[in-house]
Amino acid sequence: MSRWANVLPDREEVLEAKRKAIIREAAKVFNRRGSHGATLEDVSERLGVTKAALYRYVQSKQDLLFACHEEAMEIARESIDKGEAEGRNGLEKIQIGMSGYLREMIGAMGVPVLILEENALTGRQAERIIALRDEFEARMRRLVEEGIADGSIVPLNPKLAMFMLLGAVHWVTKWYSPDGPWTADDVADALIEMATRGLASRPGAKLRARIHK
Amino acid sequence: MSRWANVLPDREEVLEAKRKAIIREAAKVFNRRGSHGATLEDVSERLGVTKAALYRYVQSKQDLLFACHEEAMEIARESIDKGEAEGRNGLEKIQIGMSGYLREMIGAMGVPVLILEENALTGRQAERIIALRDEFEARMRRLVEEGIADGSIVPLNPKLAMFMLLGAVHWVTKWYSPDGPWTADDVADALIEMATRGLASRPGAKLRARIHK
DNA sequence: CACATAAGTGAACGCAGAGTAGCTTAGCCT
DNA sequence: AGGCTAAGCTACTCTGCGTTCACTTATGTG
Repeated sequence: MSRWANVLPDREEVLEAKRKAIIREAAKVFNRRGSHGATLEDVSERLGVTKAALYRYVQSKQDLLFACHEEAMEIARESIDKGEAEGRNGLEKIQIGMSGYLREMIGAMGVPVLILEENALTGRQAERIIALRDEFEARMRRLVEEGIADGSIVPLNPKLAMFMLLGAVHWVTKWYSPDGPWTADDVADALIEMATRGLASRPGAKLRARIHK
Repeated sequence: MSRWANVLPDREEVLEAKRKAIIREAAKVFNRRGSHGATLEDVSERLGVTKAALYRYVQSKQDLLFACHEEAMEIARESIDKGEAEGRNGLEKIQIGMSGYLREMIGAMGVPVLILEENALTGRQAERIIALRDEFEARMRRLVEEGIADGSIVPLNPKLAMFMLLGAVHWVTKWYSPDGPWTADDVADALIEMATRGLASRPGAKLRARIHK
């Protein structure tokens, strides 16, 4: 039945691995060119196949875009889970959550942040992604409120704080290159430290992340 | 020669006003849908004309996109000019510059921030916009350095700080709606106060902007 | 080895949307 | 009023790209 003690990759696994690879490259292309500007040929080229080959793994371009967004939201959810589990107050939860999110997003294996364009997704798919995003934003906002309540964050508008942090984080895909001098970890630590310092009730007198020297 | 004491709009003026209106609406559409996802019909519809009519005022979609970016960079330049002129130290210059920028961008008459997608512009036009953007970013970075030197900003990586601020500001177009409860002024003040607090060497114990209550 | 099935290719097809051409209407001047 | 030009519209053309189809090449099995 099973040969080589099952060390050989299974059909299913190979298929899933390829699908993952497609999603990862597609996300990069969608990010750089926008969802309409990106062509399936851009994606297939990066993978060394023709665009027709992609259709063995995805149903349509829409489907692919949706999968990218789902993946991104999944990472967001896991990150905020981690933050909630490990942080000792609202501020720490946010810091842990956001820096994990950022690291995953721009790190070697990760999926870059996707900016959702209006009408890029439609119908059920749009609803689903927007629901996930809203849930994520609501959880972030609640962490800010928690931080204000426990005294780790100064009184401020939670929604605005949440948007400020998300902006700082999502913008990273516009300038970050893994080929540059900074690692994903460096950037995640330094950026989150700086951005959350604006919220902290007792902001440190110095910044400690490596990039700030 | 001149009738009605020149209160009647001149041909040239009308033409220019229409062109401005096109640019303003186009910028909104480009922002929401992405530069490839935006159609000229979207733009013309908002102006109550057909897309063919647009071609009396712009040469091509590319041309229009370029004009939008030029306009945005012009506002950026003016804002930073103002910040440099009026601020008393690095931090203040940044605060004044950025909040002016944001106000102009999202305010009633302004052009929303444009996110430059790779390959949306090409050749000379791309070069020009990228050069303007680089110049703007360099000036911002220098203000951060100035702030560190004059003691208003804690020692940190100036480039990263600049990117953080730009992210927070540019992201605003993704969530701000003029129909919501907040005015452009409200948002500009509150957001910039919060974001720059992360850089300040002596961050205020409270946030004063109206939105933070 | 022969065969079955999966994986991938190159060449179409079709459609949305940029851009154009020629006609119609509106505004202004004498 | 008549005529001139600007402004706009309707109805096209044309191109790029998503998607499909018929075919070829690889992979694994009895």
